Amino acid sequence: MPEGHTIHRLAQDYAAAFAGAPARVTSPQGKCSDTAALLDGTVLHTADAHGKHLFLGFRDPGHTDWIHIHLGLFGKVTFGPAPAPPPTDTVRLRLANGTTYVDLRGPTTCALITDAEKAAIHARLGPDPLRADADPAAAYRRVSRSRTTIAALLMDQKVIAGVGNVYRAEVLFRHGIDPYRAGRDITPAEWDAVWADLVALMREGVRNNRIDTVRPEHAPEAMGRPPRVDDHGGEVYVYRRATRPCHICGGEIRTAGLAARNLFWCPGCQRT
DNA sequence: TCCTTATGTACAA
DNA sequence: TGTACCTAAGGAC
Repeated sequence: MPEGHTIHRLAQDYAAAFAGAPARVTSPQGKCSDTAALLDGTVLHTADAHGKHLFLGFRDPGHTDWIHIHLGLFGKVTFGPAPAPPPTDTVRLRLANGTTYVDLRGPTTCALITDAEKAAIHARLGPDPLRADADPAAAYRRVSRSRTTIAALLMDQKVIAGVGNVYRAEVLFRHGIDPYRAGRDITPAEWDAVWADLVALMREGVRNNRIDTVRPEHAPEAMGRPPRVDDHGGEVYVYRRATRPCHICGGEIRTAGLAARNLFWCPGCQRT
């Protein structure tokens, strides 16, 4: 399930498995049949990611046909070895070659777009901590001029691309920042630290294909607690830990709705 | 078997 | 602010 690290990892994995040789492209579910028919038998030459948007580039550099994929909340991608099993009726898009197949289910978006349309998507997204071209100062310009809470700003893909509900909660905890503080009250030093932390955390997320945010000194073993992995597969401080004790201060983790999502934080540790 | 929930976003009112 | 959209897993019965 997708925050930016998932999408960047998928770009790597699609390219590793399919770049350079023709692939069978099908849409068993039918909702992507036109795209599949057009690209079937063509060659994937590159894959790109910006925030939570994935782009698969077919045909020639210069006039690429891109498949634009956004997983939304429910989308999933599964890779497996050839031969591909018969697809279930929810498979929106399948790529297959002699060694690997990959199935896409439940995406919000799976559409064929041009270079110009792809450029327009990049233009409306904020800097992505996982991209080499990212400019954290551009994000800070928006944050520092906004009365909106930092919790909402971190989820705004126009401000910063790729952060989702888990990284938002965890990075604010790691920096002791109250999620309800206004963006304009975040200092340059705080933003620099948050950005650098996101770069490191999300890179590790790409490597491990999961979100881990707990520092080594707070790991269960180091704290004398039993080993544990949180429900969603990673080690975290506050995400989905409402009413349970904070690993650091022992106080109760709180949750509240903010912009239609569940926010999690520790009032004891996040005082400023 | 039904109900809830989920790492997301867009659009209507 | 609310609702629609897409899927699957887990828990309550």
